[in-house]
Amino acid sequence: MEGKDNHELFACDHSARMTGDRRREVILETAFNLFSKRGFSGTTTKDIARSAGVSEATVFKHFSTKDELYAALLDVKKCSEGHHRFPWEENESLIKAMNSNDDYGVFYSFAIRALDKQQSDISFMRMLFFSALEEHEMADRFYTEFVAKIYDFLGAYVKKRQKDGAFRKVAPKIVVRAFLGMLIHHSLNNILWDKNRRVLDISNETAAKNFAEILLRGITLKAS
Amino acid sequence: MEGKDNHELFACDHSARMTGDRRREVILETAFNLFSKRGFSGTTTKDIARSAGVSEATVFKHFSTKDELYAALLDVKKCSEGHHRFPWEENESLIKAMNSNDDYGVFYSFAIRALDKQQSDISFMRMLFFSALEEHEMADRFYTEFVAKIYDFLGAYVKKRQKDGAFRKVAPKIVVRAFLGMLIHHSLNNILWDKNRRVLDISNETAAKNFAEILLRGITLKAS
DNA sequence: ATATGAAGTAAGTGCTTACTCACTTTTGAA
DNA sequence: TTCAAAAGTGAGTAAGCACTTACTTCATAT
Repeated sequence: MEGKDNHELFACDHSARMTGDRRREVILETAFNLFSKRGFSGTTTKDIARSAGVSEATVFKHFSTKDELYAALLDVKKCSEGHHRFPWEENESLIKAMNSNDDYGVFYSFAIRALDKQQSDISFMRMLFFSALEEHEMADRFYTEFVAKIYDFLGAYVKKRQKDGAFRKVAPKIVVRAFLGMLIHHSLNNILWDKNRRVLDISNETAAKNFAEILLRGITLKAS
Repeated sequence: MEGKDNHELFACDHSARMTGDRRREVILETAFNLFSKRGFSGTTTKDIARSAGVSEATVFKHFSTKDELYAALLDVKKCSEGHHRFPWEENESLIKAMNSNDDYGVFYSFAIRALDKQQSDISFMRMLFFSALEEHEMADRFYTEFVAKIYDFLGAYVKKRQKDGAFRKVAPKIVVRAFLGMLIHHSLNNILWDKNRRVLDISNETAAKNFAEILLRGITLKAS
């Protein structure tokens, strides 16, 4: 027993026939795992079929081409897995910190939420990078619909606090880029290069705390 | 006679017969461009041959397998293109700044050198990411032989300045990760997602200046 | 001049790829 | 119970893949 095949994870009887929609989901989830591991051109439809526990013909009954399967995957992953949710939605401590001008709270809450999410969805991160390198449209759409909004949101907060006289004058987008850089680069290190944490082994809490502190001290106007 | 002379002047005349070594170089360079654009499995040996202006058989006369070609590529790129040179070698302003404890100079010089290099060698950056995702050994080797050394080098400077009482107590490696995060993430944005600089359009000088300032203020102990 | 060996290739090889088709099995509403 | 529609597949196909073979072309040392 390989036990690795995806269909077994879904508590489904091999012999049982599924509804079309259910089978579709299983194939999509299986394909997602493979694409995120090996990229688009590194994954074959035969692999997908085998891992999903169906024949290749069944895969093509649900998705007329490999490209269509990939596209459907991007839609599902973008809409269904909480990635359309912005890091400030359902993040009460962030909202609360913002309303009370608790700058550290803002950056810490944002950071810990982002790091946790990235760590819990390594496949999605890998897929994002693969699609960016392979120049699939997903990368563009994700960037304009999701990342760009984060720049607006955090940037607006920075601008507000600059008006309050709390932050010094730095282009807000540069501040956001610096902060996202710390967070995303740290996750990327953990996912791609330093998997066994030889260079740096810290918890997400420690990372969030230190990054938030560095950024905050980096942009606050010290009252003297 | 005169016509023959012209042929010899153009090193890239595909119809002319080359020495084995020269042809090898041409094939390697061509393969590098294609692999960096489409990844390993997305590039065919036929493509490489066509782009290099030779037959597929010639490619296999020089490299017995596609994998061997890829491996040779990694060696060449690692050794010949200055990537084995660390950002502090041949960077006088960085060394000078370090010796005179000019903290801003240190981080600014490091940053501008890194950003310029990354921008001038987009193909190498793409290749690095492809090989990390595809889990080729290059990623590992590059990280342990190059990146880890940067952590040691910059980390040592931070530690020294902490002992001097100039920097506050933060784990030096976290400081390095934060700074490299800003730099690499910024380059990555420019290369992969925000190619036409819609979200943020700044010069390398501006980026280096702002990132260095943010980091430095983030870790200095303000004398009061 | 000519022999030698390296540079270079046309035309394959067998295998893999994405995708199709003719067909069987199962489901559920009437 | 009946049966149309849906789920599912074995056995393909043509094109594409990495790689090979048997051969030609050409520079150069003798």
